[in-house]
Amino acid sequence: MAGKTREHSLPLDTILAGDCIAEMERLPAESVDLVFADPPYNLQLRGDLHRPNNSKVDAVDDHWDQFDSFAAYDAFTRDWLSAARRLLKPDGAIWTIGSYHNVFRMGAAMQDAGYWILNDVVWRKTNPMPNFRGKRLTNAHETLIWASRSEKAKYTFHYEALKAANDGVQMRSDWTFPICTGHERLKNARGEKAHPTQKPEALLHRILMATTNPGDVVLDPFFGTGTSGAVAKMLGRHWIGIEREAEYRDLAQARIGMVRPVERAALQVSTSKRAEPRIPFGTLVERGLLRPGEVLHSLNGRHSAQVRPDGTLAAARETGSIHQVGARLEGAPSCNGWTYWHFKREGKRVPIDALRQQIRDELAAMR
Amino acid sequence: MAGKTREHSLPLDTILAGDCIAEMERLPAESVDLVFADPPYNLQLRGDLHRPNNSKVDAVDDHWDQFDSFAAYDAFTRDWLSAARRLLKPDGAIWTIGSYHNVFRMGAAMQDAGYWILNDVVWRKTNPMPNFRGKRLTNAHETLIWASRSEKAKYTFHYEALKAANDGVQMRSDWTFPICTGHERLKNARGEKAHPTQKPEALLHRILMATTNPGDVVLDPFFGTGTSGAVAKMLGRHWIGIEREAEYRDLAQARIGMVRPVERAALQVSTSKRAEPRIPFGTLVERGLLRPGEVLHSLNGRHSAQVRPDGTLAAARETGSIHQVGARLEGAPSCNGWTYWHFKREGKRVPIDALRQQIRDELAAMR
DNA sequence: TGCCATGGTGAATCTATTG
DNA sequence: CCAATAGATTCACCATGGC
Repeated sequence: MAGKTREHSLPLDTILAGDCIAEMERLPAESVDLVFADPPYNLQLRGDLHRPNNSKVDAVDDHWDQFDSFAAYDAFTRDWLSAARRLLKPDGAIWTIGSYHNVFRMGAAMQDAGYWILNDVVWRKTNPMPNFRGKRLTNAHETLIWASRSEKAKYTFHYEALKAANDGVQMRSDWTFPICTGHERLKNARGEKAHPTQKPEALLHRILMATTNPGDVVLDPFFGTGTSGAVAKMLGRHWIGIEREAEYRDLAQARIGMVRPVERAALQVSTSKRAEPRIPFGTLVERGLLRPGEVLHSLNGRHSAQVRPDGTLAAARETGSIHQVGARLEGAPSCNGWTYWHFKREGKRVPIDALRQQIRDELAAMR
Repeated sequence: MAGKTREHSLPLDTILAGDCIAEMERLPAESVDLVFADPPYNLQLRGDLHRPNNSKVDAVDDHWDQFDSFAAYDAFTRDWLSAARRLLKPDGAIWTIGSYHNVFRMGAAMQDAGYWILNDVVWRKTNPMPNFRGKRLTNAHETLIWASRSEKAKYTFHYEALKAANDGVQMRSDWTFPICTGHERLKNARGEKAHPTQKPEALLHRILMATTNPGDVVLDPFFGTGTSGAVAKMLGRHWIGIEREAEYRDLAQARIGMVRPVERAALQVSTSKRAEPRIPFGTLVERGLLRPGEVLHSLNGRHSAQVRPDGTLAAARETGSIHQVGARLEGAPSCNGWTYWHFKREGKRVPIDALRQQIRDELAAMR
């Protein structure tokens, strides 16, 4: 049993050979932005894994034998989830994928390890394998779990980009993709499919586009034939793969070598207003876009207030920020003053947000 | 603390008042064919949530959904799963439903308890509540787990009936239904929604039609307003509900009292292979647009046939798809059942194609 | 009667920054 | 650490009411 060796620096854009837990333990803590993990779930649950206590159990009862196997799988799952969590930056996140054979145990282990589930996502397969015996439903989906390192983490999520990719409505938790077939499906030297569970690149594309930024580091502890690495490289993200099987490593290395990264400028995605620089309302007054004493009107026309020199508003009985006065006048818990208050220009009512945008445009032109 | 009393005989078609674990422990072992369980999800909501228009979301903050820790929730889950398993006949099965908050723990506990998972099923909601803050994906599905009492169980599964209800192709593991709204949603005396998590009858219809037989006993330990009981009664299954809250029990009792069971002859489902219907007529039945047992009339008024729960028709001497029965009755080589068969609404004869169009519109709206 | 505008609501782990 | 405040954010469906 090898002792834990000194942590080495981050081996970006490489495939590490070996057991994923041992390899992860050698990497520096808090160095990875995203973990993508597609762990084995077709494990023979009959002694293939080491048992936690190494004891031999007489298989006299199926139930207990099964429980023993579950315990071994759970121990394995706890170990790799724990090692991965150590590597994640405080605001990092993880995606895992599985089927009903393992995903419930894995999800529970994620919660127990301190991960904070953000969504479970269903991958609906357009072309699943039928159930040949007609004894169950066609198993037409797999389940992904998206979780942040902790409840407090400020995870990356490109909401607007996903919404744009979905014809302008929020992306849902069910995603429809075909399974990996045709040219995308890697073959080995014998012409057979190289890996039994190769994931479609479209799935990784959506995951990496939505929950990482260009330049981020993506770690895949069950690299297989390197789908996550190939998509990460294409999208300008760094990747690290860990894989035990030499044949998979070789295929992945060759595959990723063929990938041509997208131009850096083409990696831009839609952003929300939250990403824009903050402009205090007072700036509008300072710059003379609004005059002190000028009267603003509410969206519904029922209220009005006067601009004061310090960037506060004065209504009949309320005084404060554009948001505070709007909220109090409406009896609402909160109010976005930028879209609530309007001023008049050439007879038309214009939201003060237009003036903020004007300043933002000027700032952007200066850069 | 009451001791465990003598097991009493099976109280068919009644609602038991009390804690589900205690009540289940008093019922005789191996007496139930199917358990349907919609347990508390253990949502861990932090603060209030408002919609962009400042209205407040009516959250599930009921006391019955509060647990102190994962450990407390797990203990509760283990206990009721164990009590339910004792009640199941050796070939019995269970359906559970949950969201990412609880379903992983629940699924793992099911495996640990000795249940054998047959499928996980995704209920895709056509009209989920959006994510108002744009911080996550729209949580647009819930997960069901279908499991037999043990690996060896010869569970009930009406493969052909489901296939018939699904356009002649195998039923998949992702099911699409709207959430429970409108007239189906029970209101309390104050005109508010009676229960925060009422499930759609269409969901229970598919479950009971596919995995029980007429006359079977269906136990629901978290009965709520009795959706499972109402559908069980309609489909000629026996039901037993357990519910702690008197208000829910009263509403469920009244609701189930209104249910008119389908004629026994109308409960027959397909058991042999037949030609693939080109249209999923069964969807109309699942969604309650047509009742099993309802009589359809031919275009020329000379023939009639009864709707069966799996979307086939039964005429005097003919049985099969809407197209087959129409063709045979007319002595024609073929027949478009969609335009041939009519139902009555408010005295008018309407082609069933109008109902198909209604569903198509819904599907088109969700792309 | 129909059509359209308006308003309500659903199992929700739903913010970020400054002081 | 907490408190205060800025300010960003929604889809499908159903019920109601006006014209």
